[in-house]
Amino acid sequence: MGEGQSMNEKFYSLKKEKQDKMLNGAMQIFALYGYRHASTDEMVRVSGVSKGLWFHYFESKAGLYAFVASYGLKYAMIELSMRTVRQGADYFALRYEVEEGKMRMLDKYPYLPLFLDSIAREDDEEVVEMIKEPREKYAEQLQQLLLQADYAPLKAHDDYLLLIDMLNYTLEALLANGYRSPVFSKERYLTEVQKHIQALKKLIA
Amino acid sequence: MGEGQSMNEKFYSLKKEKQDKMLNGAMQIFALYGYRHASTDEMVRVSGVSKGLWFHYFESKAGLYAFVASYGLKYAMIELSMRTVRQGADYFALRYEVEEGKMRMLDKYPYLPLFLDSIAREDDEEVVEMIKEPREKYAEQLQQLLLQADYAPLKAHDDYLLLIDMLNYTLEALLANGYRSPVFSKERYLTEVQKHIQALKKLIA
Amino acid sequence: MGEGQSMNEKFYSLKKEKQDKMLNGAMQIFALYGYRHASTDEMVRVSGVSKGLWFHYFESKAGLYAFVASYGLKYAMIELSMRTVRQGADYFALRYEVEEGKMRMLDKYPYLPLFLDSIAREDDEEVVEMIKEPREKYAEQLQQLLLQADYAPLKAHDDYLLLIDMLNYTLEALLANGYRSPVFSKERYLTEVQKHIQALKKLIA
Amino acid sequence: MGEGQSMNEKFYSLKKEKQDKMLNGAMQIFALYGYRHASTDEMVRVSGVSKGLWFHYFESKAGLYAFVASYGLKYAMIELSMRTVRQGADYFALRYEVEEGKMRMLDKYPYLPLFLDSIAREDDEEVVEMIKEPREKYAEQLQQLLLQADYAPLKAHDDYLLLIDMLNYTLEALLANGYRSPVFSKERYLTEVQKHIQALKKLIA
DNA sequence: AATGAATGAGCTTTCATTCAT
DNA sequence: GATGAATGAAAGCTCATTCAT
Repeated sequence: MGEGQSMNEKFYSLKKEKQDKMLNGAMQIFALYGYRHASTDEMVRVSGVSKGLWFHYFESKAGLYAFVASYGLKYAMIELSMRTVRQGADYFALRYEVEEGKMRMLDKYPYLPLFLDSIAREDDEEVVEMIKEPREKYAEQLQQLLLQADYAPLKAHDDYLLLIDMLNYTLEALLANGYRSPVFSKERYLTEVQKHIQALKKLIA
Repeated sequence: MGEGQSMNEKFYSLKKEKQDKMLNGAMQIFALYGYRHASTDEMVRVSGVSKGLWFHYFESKAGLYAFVASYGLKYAMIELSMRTVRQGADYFALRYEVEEGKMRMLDKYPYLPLFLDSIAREDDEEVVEMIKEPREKYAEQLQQLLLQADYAPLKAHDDYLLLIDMLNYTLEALLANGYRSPVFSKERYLTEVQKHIQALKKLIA
Repeated sequence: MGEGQSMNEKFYSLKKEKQDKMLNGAMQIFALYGYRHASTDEMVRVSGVSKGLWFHYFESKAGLYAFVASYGLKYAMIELSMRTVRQGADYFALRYEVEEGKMRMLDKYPYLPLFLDSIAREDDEEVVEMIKEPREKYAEQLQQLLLQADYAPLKAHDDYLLLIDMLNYTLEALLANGYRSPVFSKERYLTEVQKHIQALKKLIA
Repeated sequence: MGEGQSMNEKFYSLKKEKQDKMLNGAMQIFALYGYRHASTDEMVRVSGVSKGLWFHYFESKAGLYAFVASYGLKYAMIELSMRTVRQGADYFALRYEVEEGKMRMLDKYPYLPLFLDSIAREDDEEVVEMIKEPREKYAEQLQQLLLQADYAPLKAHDDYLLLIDMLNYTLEALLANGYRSPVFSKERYLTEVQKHIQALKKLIA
């Protein structure tokens, strides 16, 4: 009655199917255009959910962004935490598994992987503060996961941190490329990822 | 097209100084926000050139985009063509020189390097067709230039094309990072570029 | 109207307590903001009664307004009729008693006095016709009541009708002032009323 | 260029005729419905000036309100200051002259008198602070003007302040009544004002 | 009876574009 | 050539009203 129940809880009491329609609509438009240029009308169009309802559950576009970003990041963290990583695994294998994990998200949230990258780049001052914490948590968890790997082979190279940078930039670019085609193909993406990872691994070994 | 004097020629009869004020204003806003989210009002603000004039020379925002993109690509091609490349140069040295060339553009058109990358990624259907040709020409010229290099050391690796991809993605990411700081520092950028290039080169050699 | 049971009767079969929660919510918001600017959401908030129920009993905001206005006016008329007025009472004493009567309503319907005045001023064409009849009836009953007074002292002044106008405008303004403070104080209001009435009475005597 | 010129100055460089069309449109709608419920669309309708232009000159509805309120209050103060008041004038004559002054404004700004009263009552927190100063200044000037009068006859009555209150409440109510008819009649209004003032004056003398 | 999810028209505000000067 | 006033469609958001449960 009145207070007592947060906006978010209200949203969670919707039918799961509708929740996901809305989440996917928001993720898609936010991922493609960023916070500022994402239009609620376009979310209405792709989700089939009326404009009024978006604002019934989320006070504002900024509030919606904060919620969906936080939701997506949490979902990704759960996905990450489901991989039981053997201490000392091969770095490149681990990195590939992370990408595999992203592909597993696609079934439920087709734009989530792209959205995650766009969150990382988001710098609109209206929302940047609201997503700071979950964004950092996700980055840290990803960091922790990769630190389980055996860095010995990498550390043989003075510049291994630069090489890791390069790999990260590359994978992000490959993902964005994948979304440029009419329909995202998991297989194609993972093949590309594997090829690039192996190319680098071979050099290092 | 059809009239006695094309839009472009009319624009070129403006004072060079004003031309550049407009070009820079457009490049900056287009580079930062992409075609769709770029606001003409913001170009007016940063350039100090009145709104009416923009539409006097360029019939629409799309026409403006096509012109500025084409102009920027041509300018970059001229810059590229001014490097007299010794056949058989080191690939990595050549790649670095290309980045140096971008830095030379900065004096006249501070946002041109960023704009070039944003053109490559632009996919708004309203303008994508209009910039197709110059965009491809630029890509091709860049390609031709780099083909002057001696690929022998690279070709020792089956995956050398993938490695080149990775380098390109990396340099693009570094450039975007550079623009994220309040003022773009040529020196810092070139240092970063050099470090990453050398890291890769060492692996290959 | 036409159906077996009128809207109103349905409403009256609710628990008295809930009826009053709704009536008070509506009176408060209508009194404070007028018909047009009154928001149903705000009534939901202050009353704690769900949105659907409001429209279950009252087909529209206009219907609700008509009902609550009519209800409030009737309630006020009953309150008025409970004063057994001695024929030939002092006009000013009678006028004061009317205000005392309003204060008695406050216990059950805290915003009713303010609402009554706002009804008198309401001119939104969507509802003005619907409340015409009860509004006039109330005005007339009030008129009748005051006509019981001994007008002889007043009639010594040619302009006594104008003086009565002035008193009415004044009392209405004092009431509105009373509602502007965080909590309406009956005592303070009646003191103010008394002071103004006496000031006028002294002049006339 | 750019800054240097305030919004207001921009507005003042419009043709006087158009300025007044906009001022009158805003005054009318604000006066009739108050800040909150006044709709810019309605101003567009009554003024014939396009929606975009309102926001070209006034950053927001609140900014518009602040400007128009301030403008109206200033205009009224100039009108007030044009009356050269003989020290020791009859209070009631002076009070009447003030109302005459309001009627003189009607030619240029038909809703200004009503707007002035609505400004005095405005309590929307979004604008109340913005109009605080001019509102107080106007009240004070009006006060100063009336203090020129000879209060001796009034002061014979202990309660003369209450009587002045009553007169003020009355005149405000009469003005509002005047605006309720389809067309405001200066003559009728001033006649009513005169009658009420005289009624009170006679009592006091 | 009772709830609150759902809708779309309407509101304030922005923005590409036109036009008079 | 140059300005910026002027426009209306569309954006984010509110609100009376409907409807499934």
